[in-house]
Amino acid sequence: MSLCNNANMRTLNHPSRKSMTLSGVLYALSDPLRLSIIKSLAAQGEQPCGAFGLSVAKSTASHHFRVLREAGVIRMKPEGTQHINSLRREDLDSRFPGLLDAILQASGPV
Amino acid sequence: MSLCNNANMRTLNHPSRKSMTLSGVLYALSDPLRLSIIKSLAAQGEQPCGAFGLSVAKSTASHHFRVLREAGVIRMKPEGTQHINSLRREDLDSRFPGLLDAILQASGPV
DNA sequence: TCCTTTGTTCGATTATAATCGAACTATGAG
DNA sequence: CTCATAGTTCGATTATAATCGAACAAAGGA
Repeated sequence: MSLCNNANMRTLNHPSRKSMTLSGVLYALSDPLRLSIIKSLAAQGEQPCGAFGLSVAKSTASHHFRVLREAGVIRMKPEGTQHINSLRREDLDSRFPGLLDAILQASGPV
Repeated sequence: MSLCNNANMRTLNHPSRKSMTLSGVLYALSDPLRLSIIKSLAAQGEQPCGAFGLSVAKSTASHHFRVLREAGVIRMKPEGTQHINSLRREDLDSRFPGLLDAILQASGPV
């Protein structure tokens, strides 16, 4: 029972601009590992999950990418066998002006 | 044993500017109730804990004020029987320029 | 001195989140 | 088709955090 639940991987659920919440974004970025991911994305541009050199299990990394995606911070685009991640800069800037820049600046150099 | 542990209430531990962390601040502000507290402080200026009309138990409210204080977001000053809370605006602006303003703006009108 | 007000601390409970390994899925290469 | 790659999902475990009531503490008023 319940293989294949409805909100499954097939459709990679990204929130719309409007349904992003400030609390959700702040929470997503309050984790040092997730913050390091978005710093890297901001500095190097889009990258697949494997390119971050995260020192946690694959399943843990997958969890963190999901938190970022579901908060609206990143976009994940399937490309061949991998998922390309990118910052949702315009959406974030439009919904929460100045927030991403302030956080990136506060997070220091990569 | 262990009444009166050392980091006790007597000295209301506020982190120095330098020992504030971005993750800590983001985490503290990622909770809707705590966000509402700092919105109110930003809008009305300093206020005692009781003035926020929080709909949680006293002990829970006390917990949230502590999280904000220990992250460096607010200052708590004993004054008679109450504690006056204020935003640590200058410290935040100096350590994380633009962050507080971006968050307050994003959090909408009070 | 006793009482009220304001908030803290303690201990327990419940709820969320992080983490991992194992099994799985999808894609593309050989 | 078979295999390797890249990542997801599941289930379990552990760690953090939120919440409450009860007991406590400090300050000040009656």
